[in-house]
Amino acid sequence: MARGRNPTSHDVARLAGVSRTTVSLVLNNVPDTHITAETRQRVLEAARELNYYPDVTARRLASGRTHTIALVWHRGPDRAYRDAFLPGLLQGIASAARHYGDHVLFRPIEPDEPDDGYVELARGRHADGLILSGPRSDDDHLLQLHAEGYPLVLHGQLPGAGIPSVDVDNVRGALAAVEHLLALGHRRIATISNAPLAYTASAQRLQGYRQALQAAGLPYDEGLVALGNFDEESGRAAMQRLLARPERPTALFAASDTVAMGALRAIREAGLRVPGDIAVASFDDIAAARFITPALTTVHVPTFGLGWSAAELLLQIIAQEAPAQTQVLLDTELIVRESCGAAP
Amino acid sequence: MARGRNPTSHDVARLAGVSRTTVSLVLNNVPDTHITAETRQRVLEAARELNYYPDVTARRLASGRTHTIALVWHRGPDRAYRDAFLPGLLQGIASAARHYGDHVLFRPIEPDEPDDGYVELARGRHADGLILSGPRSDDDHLLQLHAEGYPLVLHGQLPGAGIPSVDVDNVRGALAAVEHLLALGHRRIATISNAPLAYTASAQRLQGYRQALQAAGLPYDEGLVALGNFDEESGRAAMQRLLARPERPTALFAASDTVAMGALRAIREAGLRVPGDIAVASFDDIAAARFITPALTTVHVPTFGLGWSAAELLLQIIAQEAPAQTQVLLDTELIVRESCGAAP
DNA sequence: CTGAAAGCGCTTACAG
DNA sequence: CTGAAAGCGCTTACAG
Repeated sequence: MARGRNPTSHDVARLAGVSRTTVSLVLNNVPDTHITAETRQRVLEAARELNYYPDVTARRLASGRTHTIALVWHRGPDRAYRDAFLPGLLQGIASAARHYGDHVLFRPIEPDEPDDGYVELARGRHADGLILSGPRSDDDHLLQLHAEGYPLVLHGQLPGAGIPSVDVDNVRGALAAVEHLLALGHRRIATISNAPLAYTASAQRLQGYRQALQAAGLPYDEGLVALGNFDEESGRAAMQRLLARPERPTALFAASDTVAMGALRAIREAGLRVPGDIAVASFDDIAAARFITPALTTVHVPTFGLGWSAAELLLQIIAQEAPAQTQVLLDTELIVRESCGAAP
Repeated sequence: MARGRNPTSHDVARLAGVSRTTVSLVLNNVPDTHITAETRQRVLEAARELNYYPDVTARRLASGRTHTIALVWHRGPDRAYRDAFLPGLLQGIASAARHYGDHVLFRPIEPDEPDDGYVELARGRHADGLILSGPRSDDDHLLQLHAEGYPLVLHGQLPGAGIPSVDVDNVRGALAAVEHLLALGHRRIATISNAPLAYTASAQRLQGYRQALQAAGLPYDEGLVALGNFDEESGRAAMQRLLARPERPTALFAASDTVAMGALRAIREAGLRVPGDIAVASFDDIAAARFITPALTTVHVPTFGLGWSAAELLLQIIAQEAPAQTQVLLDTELIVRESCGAAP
C-alpha cells in the first residue's frame, strides 16, 4: 500500500465516464440529487472494480466533519474502580458510533497530566464531539468548550453545569438494594459509601439508602454510616468500625462491589458469616460479583447501555437535532444472588 | 466553536510577521531548519496569543500521515473472556501512542460483522497502522494488507504468517504454574485447557503443562487432560469429569482463571476442599482472581505491557525503523496466593 | 440530471 | 535564514 498510488475519485470518475462531483454524490448517497440509476450503477461498479476507498483525510478537510467522537477517560484515584466499566462503556459507544457511521477515538487522561489534555481533541478537530468520563467540577476548559457550543456529553454528572450527561440512577438503585434488605426483615442496616461523598455517585447512593429507611419509617443513624474510598481495603476498614459498635448491624448496603468485598473479608475475619449473621447487598455488578462466595446480591449497572446512550446523545447534538432529553438517567436492576440469603 | 472562525496558520503568520511556511516549520519542530531563536519565539507567542490549534484534518491530508493507530478488537465467542484484558491492553496502547505523539482509534468487530470491516481503516487512511487483537488464521484480508506492506501488529499469534506480533509467553507461564505444583509435592496433576486447542494460546499452555511433567520425569496421562471452553461452566463440567476418575488428581492446572472458577465450584460441590484436598493453579490473573475464596494462585498476564509493546512495535514499523524483534513474547509472573496452599 | 471550479488548512519541495 | 506556490484528495455551492 505504498502511498500515492491508491485510486482516487478522479480514477473512478474517469472509469465511469462522469465527473468527480458525481462520484462524490453517488458514494455519499447525497439525497435529492437526481442521478439516473444507470449513472449511479456505473459509478458503483467503477469504484468496486478499482477497489476504491475514499481518503477520509481529504473528506474531513473538505466537509468539515470528522465523523469521529472521542471518549476522554479520566484516570483519577478511582481508576482501578472505574476500569471495570471500561469494556462495556467503550463497546457501547463504539456500537452506537458504528451504527450511525462514526468512529471512536480513545483518550485516557493520566492523573499527572495537565487537565486540559483533551482540549486539543476539540480545537484541533480530531473529533466532532467528546464524551467525558469522570468529569471534574473544577474543570474550566470543560465549561468553556460547552459555552462555545462544542458538542459534549458527560458520563457521570456535574450538577449545575448544564452539560448533557448520561448516568445510572444511583438513588433508585441504592433504594432498591436497601428495600430488598428491608423486605428480608432487616431493621439495623449499615452502609459503606463507595467513595468520599464529594463524588456525586457516592452522595446519591447514600441518598437512596436514606430514602429507603425513611420510607420504612426507620431513623437515620449516623453511626451506621461509614465511608469507603474505592478500594477493598477501605471497605474492610469501614466494616471493622461498624462491627465494633455495641449493636452490631444485621445487614449491610455497600455502595460498590469492591468495597463489599473488603467488608466481606472483615466479616469473615470477625468470625461471622454471610448471609447467616450479616446480609450484604452492594452496587455495580462487576465481573467478580458472581464469582465470589457468597455470590453478591448487587445492583447491576448497564455499562453497554450507558455507552450507547452517551454516543447516541452526542451524535444527536452534533447533528443539531435537539435531543428529547439531555440529562439521561438509566435504570439499574437488582440482581439477587446469595449474599442476602434470599432466593434469586 | 462555530466552524470557520478558528485561527489558522495564516493568522499566526500575519501576527508574527512571517510566512505560513515558517509557522509550520516552527510548530512542527522540523529539524535542520535554521530559524533564528527570535523568529521562533515570535511564532510561538503569536500561536499562544491566538490560542491556535493546528487543524489536524488539514495536516493529515497534506503530510500523508494520520498519526493515529487503531486497535481492532475481534469480539468472537471468547468475548467475555477477553474483555478482562481490554482495559489494560488499551491503556497500554494509548500510553505508548501518546508518548510518541499518536492517537488511538478503537474499532470492535462484532461476530456477525463481515470479517473485513477493519480494512477500511487501512485503505481509507483512518490510521497509519493497525493492532489486531484476536486474529483469525483464515483472514485473507490480513495477509493481503501485510503483503502490501501496510503496518500491522497482532496481539496474539498467527503461526506462519510472519506478521509482527506481541503476546505473552504462554508455554513458560504454564510451565511455571505446573512447576509450582510439582514443587509442592504433587504428582497427579490434572489440567483443563482454557479453550479448544485450535486457539494458539490454549495449545501453548497445554504444552507448558507437558514440558513441566516431562522435566519432572512424569508421564503424560491423557486421562488427566480436559478441555475447557472459555466460560466458567465449561470448567465446572471438565472438573466433574476429572473428579469421576478412579484415581482423583491432587492438583489442577486450569489454563484460565475463569475455567478455574468453574472447577472450584465443581470441587466444592463434590464436598472437597481447596487447597486441602486439591490444589489449584491457573492463568491470567483477572481482577476477580484475588477476590475469590481461596484467592487464586495464578499466572499474571501483563496487559498494559502487551499494549505498550504492541503500540511501540507498530510505531517503529510505521517509522520504518526495522525493529529489533518482530515476534515479541512477554514474560508472565506467577502470583502465589491461597489456592495451592503455599505461602505467598 | 451533471460538470467546472473554488476551497478546506495545512505541508513541502524549491528558489533565493 | 525565509517565502511564494503547488499540492494533498476530497466536497460543495453554482451554473447550466
